Amino acid sequence: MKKRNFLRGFASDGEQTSGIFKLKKFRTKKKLPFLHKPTIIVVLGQTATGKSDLAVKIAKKINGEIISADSRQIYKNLDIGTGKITKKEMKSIPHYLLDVANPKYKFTVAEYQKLVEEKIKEILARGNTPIICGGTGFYIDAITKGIIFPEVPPNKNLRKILEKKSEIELFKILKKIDSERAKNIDIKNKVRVIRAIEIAKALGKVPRAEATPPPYKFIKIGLYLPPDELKKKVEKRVKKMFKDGLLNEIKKLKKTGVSDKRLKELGFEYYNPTPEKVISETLKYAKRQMTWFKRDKEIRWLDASKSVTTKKIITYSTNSGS
RNA sequence: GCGUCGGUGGUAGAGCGGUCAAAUACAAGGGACUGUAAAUCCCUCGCCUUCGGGCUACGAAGGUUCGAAUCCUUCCCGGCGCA
Repeated sequence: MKKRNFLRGFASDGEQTSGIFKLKKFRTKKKLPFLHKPTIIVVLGQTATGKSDLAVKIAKKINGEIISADSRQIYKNLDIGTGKITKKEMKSIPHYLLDVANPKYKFTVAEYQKLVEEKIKEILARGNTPIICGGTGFYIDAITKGIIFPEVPPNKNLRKILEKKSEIELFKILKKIDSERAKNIDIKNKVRVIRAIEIAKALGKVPRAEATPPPYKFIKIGLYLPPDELKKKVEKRVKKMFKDGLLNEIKKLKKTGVSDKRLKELGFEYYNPTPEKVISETLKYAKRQMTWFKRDKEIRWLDASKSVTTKKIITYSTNSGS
């Protein structure tokens, strides 16, 4: 019998159709009405907690295909510094949204969102389950919450001009063209103010579009590690990074024309990194990730220092919402 | 032993009579996030607080002063120089 999108049928009310995973204990007695929302599994969490491995494990069990949710693994040639999964580690599970962008140019959430939405449809059409896996909260929310981004692509020239202005100047400009947005924007955050101006210049005073959740049921699994464990893991990973040739990777990037400024934007691993610096920055980053994820009450958290079995996740999935 | 310079909050390090619970940096903690998101930005960081303040603090003990992290004395500890 051909496997279908196995998790199809996990309803938002927490009930399920029978036969899932062929595990008896998950069967329900009465037949439930067919539920139309296809299920997508999301594996998220802090860096170095083993998300990729877990995603592959799940994928193996349920005919899954993995979609990366990592804002830097999206780029080609950023392999070592981003801790990108290797071909071998993929264990022949299809992975998407890896190596699709040129590091010379900025890739944006909106592009990501578009690509992922296509991919999800494709995977579902094949009867498989999409598994979104990554640590970039914003990217994950763009998909799971259905954020609607205004149709205003980055305006390089405008940004260049605005970057030179002071915080106050920028704020004044924004206030003039979109006083509403100016009310609650973080004035000190120039990047945000510039983007707000960019939007307002193109569209005028347009209220922010409400996010519209996509027609899928998301099962969000969060992986976390106790601080000590995380630190150990990160130290190990960073050491390996340097051993594997991070510096060489940077050299190569430079050779292909990636500017210093761009390298800086690509993260602390790519700009004059030292092991100590990368370790401490990674830990800080991990904290920021948690700040983001904490807000999402739909996440089922698992301690990655304990063995995480897919069975457990299935349990979570079946219980979700109840 | 004599001389000399110094001992400041988790660390480094400024302050050298009042505006000092003490600059700044780092570490730590919390937070924001709608097209750069490992980016960008904010807040807290002696203790207590009814958020007005209150209390204890700049090696220790005394002293001078209306007032001391800041000046003096002694002591303890460290660096350096001379013996």
